[in-house]
Amino acid sequence: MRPTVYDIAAEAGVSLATVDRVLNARPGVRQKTVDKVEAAVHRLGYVRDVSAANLAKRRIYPLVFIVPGGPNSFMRGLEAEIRAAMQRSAAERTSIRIETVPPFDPAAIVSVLDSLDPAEATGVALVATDTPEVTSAVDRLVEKGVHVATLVSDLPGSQRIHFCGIDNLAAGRTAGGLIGRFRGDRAGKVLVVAGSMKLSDHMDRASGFAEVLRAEFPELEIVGPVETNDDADAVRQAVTAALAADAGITAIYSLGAGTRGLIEALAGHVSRKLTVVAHEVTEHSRQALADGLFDAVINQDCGHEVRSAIRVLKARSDGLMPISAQERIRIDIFLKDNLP
Amino acid sequence: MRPTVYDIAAEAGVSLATVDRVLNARPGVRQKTVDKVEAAVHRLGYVRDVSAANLAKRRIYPLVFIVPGGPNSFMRGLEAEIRAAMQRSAAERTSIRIETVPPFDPAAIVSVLDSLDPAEATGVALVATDTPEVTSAVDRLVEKGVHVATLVSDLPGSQRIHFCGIDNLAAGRTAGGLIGRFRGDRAGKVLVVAGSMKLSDHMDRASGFAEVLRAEFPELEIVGPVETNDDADAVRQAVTAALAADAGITAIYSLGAGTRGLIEALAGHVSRKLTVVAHEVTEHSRQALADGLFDAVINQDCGHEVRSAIRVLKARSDGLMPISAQERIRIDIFLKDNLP
DNA sequence: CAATTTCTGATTTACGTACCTCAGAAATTG
DNA sequence: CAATTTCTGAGGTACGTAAATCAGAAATTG
Repeated sequence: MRPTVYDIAAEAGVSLATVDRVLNARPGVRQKTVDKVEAAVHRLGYVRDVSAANLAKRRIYPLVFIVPGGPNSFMRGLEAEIRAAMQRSAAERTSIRIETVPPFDPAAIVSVLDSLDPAEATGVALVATDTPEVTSAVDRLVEKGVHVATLVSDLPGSQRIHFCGIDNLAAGRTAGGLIGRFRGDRAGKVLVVAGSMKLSDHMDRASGFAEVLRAEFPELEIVGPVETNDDADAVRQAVTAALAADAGITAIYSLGAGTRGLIEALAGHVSRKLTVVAHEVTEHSRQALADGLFDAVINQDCGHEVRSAIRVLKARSDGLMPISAQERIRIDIFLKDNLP
Repeated sequence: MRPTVYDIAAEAGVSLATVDRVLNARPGVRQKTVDKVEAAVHRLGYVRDVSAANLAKRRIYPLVFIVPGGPNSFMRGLEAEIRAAMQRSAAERTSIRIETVPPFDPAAIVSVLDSLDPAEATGVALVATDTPEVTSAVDRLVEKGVHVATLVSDLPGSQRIHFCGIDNLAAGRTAGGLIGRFRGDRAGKVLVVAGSMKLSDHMDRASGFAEVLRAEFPELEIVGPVETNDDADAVRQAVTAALAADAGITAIYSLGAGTRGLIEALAGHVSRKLTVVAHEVTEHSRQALADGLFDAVINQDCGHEVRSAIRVLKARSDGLMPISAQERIRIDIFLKDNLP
């Protein structure tokens, strides 16, 4: 039978009220008494029954998710997962609000962050653009006592408590390893297509990719990265132009969104068999894999990311540490052979 | 404010006691009244507060894990994860017991299963060998009202409620896709090394692998599978012999355990550069990847599998359905470039 | 219609924690 | 030493649900 507050009181030789004051960090207890209680807690291995505590507190966790709007399939999928989590909010004691902001617009993120009141949000998860304004807005919010987690794209210099996303450096390295091995010593050029270097995830992928190519596959030369702001039309034009301009391009690494544009560009180039690795499983990329247009797609499970963000923000609001292994988001690699 | 049992009682025009009888499927309520209550539940969107219910019930979930013993690194890692879960059992209201059985011994599994009392185990998770005896022992246990989940290796014909593991057919297909693409149209033979065809996971991997090679890479011919019972020495001998006997072997797919033996065999064959794909990240395989001895390792996160098994068994004991997407175990692919 | 049997209502206690009040003890101050 | 101030104890109510008892109402049976 696990010990209760009553057992602690008896063990420490104090009253229930005092135990309560110590456990909930309420004032009015001498340090000596605090020590006695804490010793008893430790001796008996007491752990607070979170469900009973939440019941007594009538606790709900108000959370805010800030996600970019626009047609980006991945972000729309992310939003769908957040809505799915909202469906479960009764059971999970959460109250979730979604704030949509224009993509690639740091100012919009800042204005949402600054408008948040600690009373209406114990936790905030945001897809961040890595700019100084956003970093300091996050830090301001943390100062106010709100727990902040980054989602998908990190904000390394900030006070955020957790990053719910994949290791993008490793993702880029993986892409490099795959393309290098798929090319099998055949020299050539690799076109790298990115969304925006203002996004730390894109930055990291590009670095990781370059690093592996340099170290392991020196016969492959990088062209780019070209920036497209994740716009499908921009991607199509950029890829078409690059392929026309440089006949030495034998592979493409698309590390951002706008995958539809990439597919359209490839469809116009049946002549050359290119090795292609892209990111995120969507309707489009799935089809491209099945058709043999893409060789591999690197994916992050945004459902896992959303659930992880909720768990982490809830845990931190309770002053607990989450199970770190459970919160590690995996880098999924899909070939046409293992599409789910 | 979410509705409580009191609200349901008022809405249905019945007493609290009756609501309780209906919600907990206790006898002594006329069908007409049951309908009234259920209508009220539906109208108000009532969902039982699980924490409050568990508090009132003083519920703990006694669970049993059955895992093979022996030196297999993967299984030892699995056991470590179960022990980690035991550490959390106070917070998760579980009481976990581990039963170790000799590997590849269906009779031992059967005898453990038959010895289990529904009172001391609401749920059982087991690493199953796919034989008829085990299947019927599982079915007997399910008849007794115990929830059974398979772990790592499935028992497709049985009454188990869930399989906590990867899609091994897809894993085999993935291995095929990787080896095929790594070889890049160069013809040759692929040695397939398996543990035991009594394990459904090994069976599935072998089938998936063969399927992809046949369909996409007809220039590659399969040698084997050779069975080693996951014994490292047997693997070493089998691989050494096969490489000596057949100079046409250019790739190896090791779909079982005994990876140490594979590495030893490869160390003796520096002359030939082989494409090698194995399963499970362990100390050994991690080193082999880093050394360039292995090209890729397919992994399943046994921590996730254990946590998933616990969630599923708990949920089923409460008559709930788990979040299915959360319980899907991913096929992890590791290159030297993305080792965690 | 009386005698059952079957349902239903009203009420109570318990789970483990949070939070409140109030009285009184202990320590500190002047 | 008295007058404070600070600390502690005792006791209660609440959270939402489970589970039990017992009396009385309703339906069923002979």
